[in-house]
Amino acid sequence: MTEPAASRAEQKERTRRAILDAALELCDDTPLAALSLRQVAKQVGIVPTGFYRHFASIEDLGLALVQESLVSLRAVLRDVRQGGEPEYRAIIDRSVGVLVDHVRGRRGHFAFIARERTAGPEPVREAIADGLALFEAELAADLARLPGTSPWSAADLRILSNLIVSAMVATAERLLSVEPDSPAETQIAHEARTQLRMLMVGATRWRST
Amino acid sequence: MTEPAASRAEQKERTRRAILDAALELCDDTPLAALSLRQVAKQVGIVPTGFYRHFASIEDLGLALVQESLVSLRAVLRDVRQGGEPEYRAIIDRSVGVLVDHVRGRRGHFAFIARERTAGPEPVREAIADGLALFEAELAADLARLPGTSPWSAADLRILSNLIVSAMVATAERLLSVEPDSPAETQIAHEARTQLRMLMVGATRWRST
DNA sequence: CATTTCAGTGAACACTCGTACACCCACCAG
DNA sequence: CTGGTGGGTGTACGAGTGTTCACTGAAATG
Repeated sequence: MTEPAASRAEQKERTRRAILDAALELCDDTPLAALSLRQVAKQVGIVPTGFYRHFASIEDLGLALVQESLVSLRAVLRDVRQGGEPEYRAIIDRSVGVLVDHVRGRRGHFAFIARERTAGPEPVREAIADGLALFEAELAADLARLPGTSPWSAADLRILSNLIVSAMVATAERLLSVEPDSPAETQIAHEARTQLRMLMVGATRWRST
Repeated sequence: MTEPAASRAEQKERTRRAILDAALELCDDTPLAALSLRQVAKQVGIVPTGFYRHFASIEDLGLALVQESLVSLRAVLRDVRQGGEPEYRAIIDRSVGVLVDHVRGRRGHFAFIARERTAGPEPVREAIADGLALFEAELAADLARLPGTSPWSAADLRILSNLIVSAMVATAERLLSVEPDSPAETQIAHEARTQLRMLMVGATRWRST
């Protein structure tokens, strides 16, 4: 069916991808825990038992989806970083823009994280929490490099990062609930920028005790 | 089994409560969508078909649980309000204390909201979103009554409220992930107070454009 | 007292579920 | 060319699912 020979390993990888994609699609309006191996298999076009050649269980599949989705998350930070403006306003505008773009482009991944972060099986929740904690730590490190953060203690920087990450998660969730490219999306982006600015006004006036 | 006569209506209400409680308990580590009518019935001690005398479906049960849980949510705002201190610091300390107490006392309800807010069936998600929006609006009204908010536009007050609610939801989620009365819980409460203070420093310096 | 109402019962239905097992046969290494 | 590896198949199983229907018997009604 596929043009060239398709070596064994290639074909296996292809099927694995199909399973991941199918699961993400089926998960779109249902939590992972309510997903059945047979549904996934049917969607992929393989027989139920074939599933086991790739994953030991649905939960295993979930962990693989987490890893994939966390890559999309990290890409946000990466893209934010590759703009070197030292100006708060510019950084904020850029960051929100990047977030909107990534949510648009990897809707499934962000929706998966948002859902399974609270509703997933324990190992899945843990993996997502770890990913977000890493994100938070890196954000704190970035903030420490910014001008004007010298009076901040390391602990306070972490607490601020936690707050910013929470706000970003909330923004991503709101973005997921509206149509891409809709006026509502623009509105959410605008409000997110305002919120970050409010936060930064507070941050620049803050003095750690 | 129960001491007095137990009028028909009373007994029905009792069973209804048992169903709600059983569902909340079974939901503790699994989303509503992965809950089966038969599991609930077994836990309650009635036959599966008996379930239909009280709810038309699991989703219906979910909506009832949302209503109940939102009462617990509203109680937070009510208890915060019944302290008249006009001082930011005192208001913040009090608010976080109230939140911690309520999450401790109604763990199941808060966990249910946190989980189904993103993972529930569409009508359930919608009901929770409406409840949180109401909470946000009332918070904005409260903030408008506080001294020093005169330079704030109504829109900016709403945006600030949204940010505070997001932070509070995130705090509640963190509280749910640790033991009640543990050092970790104290730590989270401390960080939440700091975050609100950071926010308020920003808020008092803000000028709406 | 006769009648109606209705929460809870119990059997039966037509599914879907995860998983075990034996089986193919195209690929790749020897 | 040959033998083994391993994706993918097909069948079968026991367990669990939502929902139907006719039912019982005690409380409520009049």
